[in-house]
Order: sequence, then structure tokens, then C-alpha cells
Amino acid sequence: MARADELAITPQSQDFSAWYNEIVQKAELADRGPVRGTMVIRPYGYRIWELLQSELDSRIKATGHQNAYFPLFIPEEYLKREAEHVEGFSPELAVVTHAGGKQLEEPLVVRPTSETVIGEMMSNWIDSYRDLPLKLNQWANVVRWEMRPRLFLRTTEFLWQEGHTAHASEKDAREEVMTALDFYREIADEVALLSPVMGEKTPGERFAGALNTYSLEAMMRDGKALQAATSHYLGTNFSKAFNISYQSKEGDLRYCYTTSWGMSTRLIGAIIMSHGDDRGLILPPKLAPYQVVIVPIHKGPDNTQIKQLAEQFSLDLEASGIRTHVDDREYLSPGFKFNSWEQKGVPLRCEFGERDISKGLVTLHNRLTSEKQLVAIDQLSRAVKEGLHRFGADLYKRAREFRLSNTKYVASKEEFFEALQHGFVIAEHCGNKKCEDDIKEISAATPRCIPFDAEETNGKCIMCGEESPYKKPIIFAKAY
RNA sequence: CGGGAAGUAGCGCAGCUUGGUUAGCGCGCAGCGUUCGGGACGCUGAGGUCGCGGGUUCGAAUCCCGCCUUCCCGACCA
Repeated sequence: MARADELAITPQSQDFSAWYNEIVQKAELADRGPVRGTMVIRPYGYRIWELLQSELDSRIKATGHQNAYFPLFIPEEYLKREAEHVEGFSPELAVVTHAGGKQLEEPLVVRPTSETVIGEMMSNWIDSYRDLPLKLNQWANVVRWEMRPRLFLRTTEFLWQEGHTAHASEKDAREEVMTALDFYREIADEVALLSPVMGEKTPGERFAGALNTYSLEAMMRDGKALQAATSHYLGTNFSKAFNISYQSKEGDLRYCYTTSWGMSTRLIGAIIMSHGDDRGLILPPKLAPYQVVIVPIHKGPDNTQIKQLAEQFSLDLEASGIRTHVDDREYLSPGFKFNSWEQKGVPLRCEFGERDISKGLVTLHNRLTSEKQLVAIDQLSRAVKEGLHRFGADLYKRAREFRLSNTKYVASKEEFFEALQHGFVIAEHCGNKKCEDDIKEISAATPRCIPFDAEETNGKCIMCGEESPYKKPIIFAKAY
């Protein structure tokens, strides 16, 4: 037992940030790369990303989008064509000035996002209203030079998906923005089980170059917010900058209305921090590389029967579509295996030895509740399926209740700053930049979004008493 | 870029103040054996340009100078 201290993780309550870093390492999700701010996604972490990708990709395709790939290098001049866009991104750009052994005549930026190149290409491809809508998506890496990197949350290079679409009318484009937001909501709620808040960003928090930005804001176990995905209505800002125009049925030339939307590997950080506990990671079943891990327990060298049963169970479970792993490493004790798979967040564990088997039973352990349940061998697949289903439902419920119980509506300045210590705060706000900055100065909190589901009000700003332009209270929180 | 700390084995550290033999310890790793129902144990062993460069000295992980890197705290961000 002396070893437990060395092997344990720093408790969340003691140092949430240390807890996070240790989890990422111990669960073998990722590691730091040799260049500051870069991340190596290890196989276990990458598998989570692949599962997330396939869930999202199928929804993107089901709504009529097509995947494509655009170049990593973008002429620096492209970025400059949209004034707000370049202003927003220039501090974090990586710029290539030399290549092929000599200085380049025009520097290239490594894409921080692809509105510009895609806009340029779209302008070549779109001639007529018949070419619209054009609905593209790409899976890619992007680079944003970060001052304070943290694995998955802020790294210099990260992976994401970026959707880019062009439409004939504002109405179509606005619908598209909501379509994207809706499949993100589905991913966040039903796959990642995060129960985020959906809403619109305030002007100060908008994407550089967008007219409207919408987001999903999830609550981490420390009460801080994390943006899980965003969807932007770009109006004609980029089509004017890149001349994305079409000839209408009536024969005149019109600018397209464009959108863009993205979800990144940051979502893995959200999953870690929304669900994890002091024992380690807790993974939503749909994203768990292994949904159940089998730990056979055997004494002495005569263990062939137990080992064969483990293999048999694994085959049966896999045949039922359950991602299963058998941990038959002989040099580790069962206790060590239990702890290490719990650290890695595997939802269910099937353990058994002579004692259970002689009665025709196995033990199922639940990572979330720590409950152990005896299951008849011939009911194993059914029990695991049900167990995973219940696990998912419980995990979602836990995330939702945590968010709700740490969200407070406040009507005064005093209450506002008090409540900001514990989670999301809903309050009336005037929306003035200066006023937002004051809040940030005092509490480190920022406006997260204007939630869709908030009731219309006509209250006065809790800071300065001025009228709210949003006609709704907005959510403030400290954020990642 | 401003403020603080640290670089010695894969990881965590000691040694440095007061220079002096083959640079230690814990974990991990390898081999063998005993174990196995909540982080097992014994024995044996492998593994080091002491961040880099220069200087002082008979001799530098240790003293001096310069540089580099990383981490933590502040301004940006999916």
C-alpha cells in the first residue's frame, strides 16, 4: 500500500490543474512534443479522437457536406484581405519566410484557419446560383502560436474539422449555421455527454471576421467554462474580400453568404475535465477505446481455463459490437490492473477467477459508481450492453446536474462576483467593452454566451445600470 | 514580452554551501524465482556528454562568466 501514494493522482480539490496534467500523462492520452507548445497524441488519446471524428463526420455528411482538403500554406496577403480577420489572428501566426534555401518573396502563413484559402478557391468554383449551396468540410491541423500551452486545451498545433459553406441567401446561410450548431449539440450531448449551454457570443468574443458566432459552453468540474464548438455566420465579409460571387437567376451578380464552423481536439480536454474524478479519467461509452476491459484472475501456473474463458468472453462481447480488451499481462497483479484501467476511464470492467466461475458468474464493475455486480456468464453481453447504456445516462445526468447546480442567476454586483467563484453566472449586462473588461479585471471572468434558452427580460446591467442590448441575461464564467 | 523557479538515468530527486577516488537514492525498466479477488515480493542487472559554451584549478556536477531550454504567475486564444 505504500506505493499507492506514489501512483495516485493529485486530487482535483487540491490542484485541478495538476490533476489535469497528471491524467493526460497517466492515461497515456498525450505527451509534449520537443517544440514548445506542440502535442503528441498517443494511441489511446488518438483513438478517442478517431471515435469522435467518425461520429461527427457521419453527421456532417448526412447533412449534405463533402470533405475536401486545402493547403497548409497560405499567402500572407490573403489574411490581410479581411481587416478584422488579420487583426484577430496576426499575434498567433507562424510565418514561413525562408524555403528552398532562400528567402521567399512573399511570406507564407501556416493556416490558423482556412476561411481565406477556401474563400479564394470558392470564388473560382462558384459562377452561378446553380453552384450553390457549396458545402465543404475539411479535417486538418492548424497552427496558432500559443503563449501558454496546455495539452489538448491550447497547443500550438491542433487537429480539428472546419466546415465552410457558401449560400445564395442570408436565410440559407443562417440556417446552415444552426444546422452545424445542432450537430455539435448532438455530439456534445449524446456522444461526449457534456450537457453544454448553447448560445450566441457577445461582440467582443466573436470570431475575427464573423457577424455572429454561436457556441456550446460546457462546464468543467472546477466550474470553469470551455467552448466545445463554434459556428459562425460570416455574411458577405469573406465573399467581398475574396470575390465569392454568383450570377443569379435574374442575371445579376451577387455576393455569396458564407459560414464556417469547427470542433477540435480541445473537446478531448472538455471530456477529461467534465467527467474525470480523483481516480482518473471517466470516458463516455461512445468514445471509450475500450468499453469493457476483462481482467482474468488466476492463481499459479494452471490458469489455462481462466485465460481461455477470458478470450471467449472477449469474442462474444466483440460480436455484440462492444469494444473489449483482455488484460492478460501475467506480471501485474489484479489490483494494479483495476487501478490503471480506472485511471484510463474504461466504463466497465469484467473480472473473474475460480471463485466466480465455479458458480457460473463474473463480476462487473462500474467506473462511475464503483458498484460491483454479479452476472451470469450467459448474460454477460446483455449485461454489458445495459451497463453501458445506464453508464452513459448516469454520466450525462451527472454533468447536467453539476452544471445546473453551479449556475446562478444574480441581480446584484455583489452576488455576481461571489457566484463567479463557483461556476456559471447569469446576469444582465450592458455589453459595453469597457464594462466587460472591468469584470475581467476583477474576476478573470468573461462573457461566455447569450444563452438561447434564457427568458427575455429588460433588466439593467448589474455593473453600470445601463440597459441590455441583448434583451436577455448573459452567462459569465472563468474560461479555458 | 514582464515577474518567479528549475535544469544530474525514462520519471521524481539527493549531492553543490566547504572542488578530490568507480556520481547516489526511490519509482520505472530487464532476467530469474515466488505471487495473483483492489496499486505483490526477493535476488541479480542494465541504464548518466551532470542543459550548452567558455574560464579558474594539478583536478569542476560542485566556483566564476555567458548562452540555451523548460515550468509556474500575468496580457491573447478553439
